[in-house]
Amino acid sequence: MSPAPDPRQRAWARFVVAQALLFERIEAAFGAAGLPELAWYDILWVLECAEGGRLRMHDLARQAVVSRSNVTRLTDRMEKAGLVARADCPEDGRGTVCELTARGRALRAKMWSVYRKQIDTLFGQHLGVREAEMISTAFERIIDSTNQRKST
Amino acid sequence: MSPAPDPRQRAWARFVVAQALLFERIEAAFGAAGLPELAWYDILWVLECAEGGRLRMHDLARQAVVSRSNVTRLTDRMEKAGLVARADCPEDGRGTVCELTARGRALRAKMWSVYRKQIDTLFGQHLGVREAEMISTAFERIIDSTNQRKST
DNA sequence: ACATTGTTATTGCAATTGCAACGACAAGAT
DNA sequence: ATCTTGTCGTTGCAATTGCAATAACAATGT
Repeated sequence: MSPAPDPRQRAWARFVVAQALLFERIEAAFGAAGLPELAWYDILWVLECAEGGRLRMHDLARQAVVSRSNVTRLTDRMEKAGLVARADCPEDGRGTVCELTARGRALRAKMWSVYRKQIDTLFGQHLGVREAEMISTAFERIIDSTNQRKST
Repeated sequence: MSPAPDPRQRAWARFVVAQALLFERIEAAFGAAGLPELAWYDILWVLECAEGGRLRMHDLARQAVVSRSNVTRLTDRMEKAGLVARADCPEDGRGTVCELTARGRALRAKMWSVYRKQIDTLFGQHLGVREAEMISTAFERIIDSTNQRKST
C-alpha cells in the first residue's frame, strides 16, 4: 500500500507507518530516561482522569484500550512498583477497583515531561493548528463510530 | 490527555486511541477470516513492492518498520508457511535476501480483500477526500522528519 | 428459593517480542 | 597481509501478550 490510488487508503498507509515510527521513538525516549513503557503512562493517565483517581478494572481496560487480561498483568506490575493499589469493589462482589497512588501521580508527571517533548518534536511540530484541529475532529468521528454498537 | 488544551496534543491523543481501536478491529477481522496477523501482511506488501519481490533482511525490516530480530522470527514463520524463501546474498557474504513466493502473493491478495473492507469501514468511511489528502501530506511530513538524521 | 445465563477479574499456557550477545563477513587504515 | 572497526542476520533468554478456561458473583426468570 505505497502508491495507493485512493486518497483514503493512502492516508491509512501513512497512518500505519507514522504510528510505528513514532511509538518506536517514544518508547526509546522513555527507556533512555529510565522510565517505564508507554502502556504504563496510559494506565496512569486514565486513572488520573477518573473520579477519585480510581476505576474498576473493566472500565480501566476499556478506556485505556487494553485487553482485560492484559490490564490485569499491567496493574500487577504497577502495583508491585507502588504506582496503583487494588481493592475489592464494595458495590459488586466480583469487581476490583484500581486506585492511583501518590507515587503513581508523581511518576505520571515525570513521564509526561518526557512524553510531551516527544509529542511536540515528532508530531506537533509538523502540524499547523488548523491541521491539528482537523485531525482531532476526524479521528474523533472514527473513534466514536467504533463504539456505536451498544447505545440505543 | 483527554481535555488537552493544545490542539496538537489533542490530535495526538485521538491518534493514539484510534490507532489502538482500529488495529484491534482489523486483527479481529483477519482472525475471523482465518487469516494471519497484520504484521504478515505488511511484510508481504513490502516485498511485493520491491524490485523482483525480493529484499535484504535489513531493508525489509526498515521498510516494514520492524526490529531486526523481529523480522528474522517473522520471516522464519512465514518461510515455514511457504510464503517467502530465503537465500544467501550473492553480493554480500553476510547478507540474506528474502523473496516472495507465489503462495505469498496469493495470500497477500486474499488478505487485502479483508483488509480493504476494514480500512474503508473503520477509517475511510469517516473521512472526506480533502481530509484524507490532508492527513496523507501531514503524516508524510512526520514520517520524513523521523528519517532525517542520516542524509547530508 | 432455585436454576439459568451473563459478567468480572484472574490465571495457565503457548506464542510473540525486545534486548543483549554472538559469529560471520565487509571496509578501511596501516 | 593484517588489524581494527562496523554491519548483517541470527539466537538465547527474559519479559510481555493473546486466548481459552476458570472461579466468583450478579441478574433474571420461574
